[in-house]
Amino acid sequence: MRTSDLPQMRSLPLFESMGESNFETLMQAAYLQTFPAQLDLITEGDPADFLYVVTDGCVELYARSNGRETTMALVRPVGTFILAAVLKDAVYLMSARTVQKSRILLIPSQNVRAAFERDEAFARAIVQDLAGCYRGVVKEHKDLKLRTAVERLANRLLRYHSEQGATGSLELPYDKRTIASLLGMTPENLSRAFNTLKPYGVDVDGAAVRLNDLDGLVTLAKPNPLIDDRGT
Amino acid sequence: MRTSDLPQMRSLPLFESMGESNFETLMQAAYLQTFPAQLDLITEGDPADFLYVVTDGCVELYARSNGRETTMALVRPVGTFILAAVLKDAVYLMSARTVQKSRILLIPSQNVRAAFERDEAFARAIVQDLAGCYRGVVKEHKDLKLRTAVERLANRLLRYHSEQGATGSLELPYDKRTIASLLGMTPENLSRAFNTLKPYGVDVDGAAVRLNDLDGLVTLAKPNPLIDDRGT
DNA sequence: CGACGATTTGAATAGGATCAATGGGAGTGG
DNA sequence: CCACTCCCATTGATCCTATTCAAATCGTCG
Repeated sequence: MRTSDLPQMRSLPLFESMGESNFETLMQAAYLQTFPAQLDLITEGDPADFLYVVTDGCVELYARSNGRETTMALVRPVGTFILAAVLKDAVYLMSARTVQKSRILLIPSQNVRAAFERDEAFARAIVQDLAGCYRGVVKEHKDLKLRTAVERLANRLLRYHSEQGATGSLELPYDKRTIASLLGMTPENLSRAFNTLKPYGVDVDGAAVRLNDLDGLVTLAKPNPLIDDRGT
Repeated sequence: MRTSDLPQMRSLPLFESMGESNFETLMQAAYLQTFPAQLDLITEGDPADFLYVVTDGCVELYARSNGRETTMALVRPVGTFILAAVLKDAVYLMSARTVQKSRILLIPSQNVRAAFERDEAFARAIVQDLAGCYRGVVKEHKDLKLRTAVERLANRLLRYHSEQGATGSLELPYDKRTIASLLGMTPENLSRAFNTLKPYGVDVDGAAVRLNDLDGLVTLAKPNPLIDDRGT
């Protein structure tokens, strides 16, 4: 890694409170690389050799079984992925590929575990991150088990809307096919779900979405902070 | 907690490697209680006051939204629940109730966090447990998104079968309604799924299940270690 | 302009949910 | 011991949701 990148890495929540020498040791072992879009980074089943930290761009976590494939999550800066596999020294449960050109920090698993043992502040940060990931999946799981496809879409739109400043309109942050897979439906069904939401003031034009009847949409969606709120 | 219970608690994986004085402090603050069946222990949305450790019996984690309810997981000895909420000092994402009469250790959240800060071995054990929980939910989520109801049931039967010694028959460990909810389907649909599996040698009599055509069932189920194997 | 991929739409099908009714123990009280 | 009740599980019928397959449309990029 180039010395000029160190300060930026140092300011990441994961590293900011760790001891200086431990940080330096960790970074000496790490690689900061830029990958093009649509590049496969890891494959589920492989041993966890690195912890990944997305510092720029976007990474899709996905999984396959039988002939099927589904998007599990999308990781944006500054997010880690595959943390649990690294800590358990186990195989990856998910595959990962870049969505866009992305800058990613790779830290060898052994070094992560060593730093975890040695540096208490780092251990605490790791645990907070991991606990956050855990709660994120639990919410996704509740979303899928307790809601219909239309409700999932409605709530997702409300989430993007508030994340983007609640201006009455929003931009879909990913391809519709990706959003469909993330929400656990086919692209065709997503299209139909958007049509179902049209009477609730949802107007779609490409990636641009206008919400013309927020109250109506909220009544339909019945958002639940224990599913929809991030970071709680 | 009674002094006579201490050695047993001490031998739990979560506590066995922690420092003696830290362990004693933690246990002085903790409660070991026996609860009857079908008792509500916690409700989602409540602040995380305690970490729960199931030492005997069985606890169901479930969640509600709109009018719907679903089983998220079942915790048997020795398992913890609500660990992430405790570490993040956040509200519970799931409710919990006893399935059977159960003996449960309750440790105040503050003390868990304090011990986590002070005792490195405990912190390591906590992290292993949390990482295991995380991977568990990821597997559940993959199961639900990548498989049909019949496939989920077939794989679940194979799992119980191998957990119970692979003798050719198995006992369903929970009510069928609970298993249905855990697998993300209605009781009616579970019944029909069992019928669908009959041609594959699955004979059901109450909670007793015989698998008369393991190869056939495996061919249908296509088990995947990255979904079905526990503890990896 | 032409090709390709993404999205949308339509039609048919399958998978699962709902509603209603029946069968079958386990437990209760006579 | 038996009748009764209650709850769980099963079955049937129907409805609704979502998937599949096919085709058309749209936009982008070379």
